[in-house]
Amino acid sequence: MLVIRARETLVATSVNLVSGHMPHMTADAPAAPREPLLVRKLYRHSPLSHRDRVGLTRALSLDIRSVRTRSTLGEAGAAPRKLAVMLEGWACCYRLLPGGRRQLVAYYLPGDICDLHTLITPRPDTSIVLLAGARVARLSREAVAALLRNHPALSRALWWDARIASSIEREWLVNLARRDARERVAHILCELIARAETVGELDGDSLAVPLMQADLADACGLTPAHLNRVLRLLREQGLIAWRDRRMLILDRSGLAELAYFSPAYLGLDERADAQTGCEATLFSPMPG
Amino acid sequence: MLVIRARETLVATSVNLVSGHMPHMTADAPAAPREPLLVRKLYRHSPLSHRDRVGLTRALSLDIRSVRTRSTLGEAGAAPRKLAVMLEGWACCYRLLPGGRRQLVAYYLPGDICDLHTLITPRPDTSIVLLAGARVARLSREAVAALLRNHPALSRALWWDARIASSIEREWLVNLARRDARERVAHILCELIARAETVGELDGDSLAVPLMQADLADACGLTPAHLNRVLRLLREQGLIAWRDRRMLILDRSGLAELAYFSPAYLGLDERADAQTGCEATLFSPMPG
DNA sequence: CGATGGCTTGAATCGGCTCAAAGCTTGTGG
DNA sequence: CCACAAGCTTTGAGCCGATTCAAGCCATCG
Repeated sequence: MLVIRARETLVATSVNLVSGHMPHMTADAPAAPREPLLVRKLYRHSPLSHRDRVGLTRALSLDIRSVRTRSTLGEAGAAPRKLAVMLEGWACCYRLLPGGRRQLVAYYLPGDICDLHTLITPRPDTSIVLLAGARVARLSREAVAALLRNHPALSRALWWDARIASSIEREWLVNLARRDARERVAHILCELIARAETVGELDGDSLAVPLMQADLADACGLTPAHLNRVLRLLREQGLIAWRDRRMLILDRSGLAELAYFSPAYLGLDERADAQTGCEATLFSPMPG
Repeated sequence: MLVIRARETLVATSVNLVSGHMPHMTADAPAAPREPLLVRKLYRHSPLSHRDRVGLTRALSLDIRSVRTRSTLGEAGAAPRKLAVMLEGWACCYRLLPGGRRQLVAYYLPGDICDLHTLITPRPDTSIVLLAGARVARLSREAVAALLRNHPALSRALWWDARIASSIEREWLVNLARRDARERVAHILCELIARAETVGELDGDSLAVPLMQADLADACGLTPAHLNRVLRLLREQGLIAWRDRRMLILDRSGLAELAYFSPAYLGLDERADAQTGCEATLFSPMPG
């Protein structure tokens, strides 16, 4: 059974990830002015020296934009974009199809890189839009190239990040193809809860969700009307509730059980060097 | 409109990719004993020296297995796998869900790497199975690490390959979520045709498809019964036909039009260094 | 020759869609 | 401070596409 049994499992995860005990983050590194969430995330999963972290932090501080809700970070069909990194707020990435159909392919939360592959894509066919007033750091390709040159360890960290992003997209694929509406919605909600938790956005049992129902529907491959009915079901089953723009998580394990949600694919507790013997050198650019 | 207008478009592509005119593949490199399709594909899209190609070719020749149909290349939940590279035959990668549901997430054709990310995944949740008697080259993690150490240019080539694989999976996601059964099936068929063409598996207007209908159904997120009905529709519309185990492509542009198929996401005519100025050094491991 | 496994088809059912109208909020201007 | 508008949410009725389950068909192989 892939089902998580009880709330404690996830809470334990969160304690480990959010509130401190990072295995190799000892007192030696008080870090730069304020380490962006991305830096902390990468460091948590992949070995980076203090110098690497400072370098990345600096690079991320050069071009920061506070952007308003519903503004765009990149249009389909345009030239290759700068790389965007979420500092605050949520965003999503979507494809438009003929007939006005829209499908989200990813949500981006603070600390996420917006579609790393976009950097080497000649003409992206996706658009990225901000879902709530957000702050974003942007990196030009030149900046990324320089970073990788000066901080080879970042290459492996980015491979790790790309793998997790890819793994999430694969989960969505399976979710869309083989689960019914209720499972689908519950699954996405579980994922958002877990991801929000690791970046400290979960406030007790409630979460500010800056999505319209249409945004959720387009992620779940449903019509807004049907998504609304599904949400009502989940409400009536006592799994969730809504107040203001917040989702109240009444029965997290029930939600996970309904969706067959298992957070392994999010890679929350992975350590890049611990898991596999040779990986440490795998995509490391420098010989040795 | 994303629709391709006429057959000529695709045929032109194929001439460029298959039968020779590779921009930087001049007479200087007669290549090793027999360059595997993977090497040719990477070289076509990403600059590799003669030495790089020979090195990769050698590495791919060390552990070759001829495996019989329906045998497995890796089970879900097992330890991280060796990296498998398709030499001949087709394979697929799938997820199993509770209730006996199965969903394919990728087809692998000759020249494809089977789930590159699997190499750094602690416990893959997917299984890979061969669809037709196939030959596969396997690389241990150590072998990959050594390759990357000795041939830094491979790192960029693999980034490219991972991006395309990821782009295909994204297309599947959208396909499953937002197209109806007919479009979905037509789309996957178009993709298989295009990919088979670039590796020389397309014989005029027919293609040997080593799939059972259940394999197609599980890729399209349909039941075998309904997939069967959809195939009949496509047959009745004069788009395709079947003889022996071969698909006859009667109206390729009609099929593409029905599916809104645009092959851009396959990256067939991309050149890694041509498209974007700085990419040449982007993920290149060596300084400079 | 029968057995097996995949293909094909039918009838009934159900989940999710479409379209439309009615509630709610939120923000804006009088 | 109220009134109105715009946009999001909620709900209903009817429909359609895909599923389920079952049976019959057709190749292939022992």
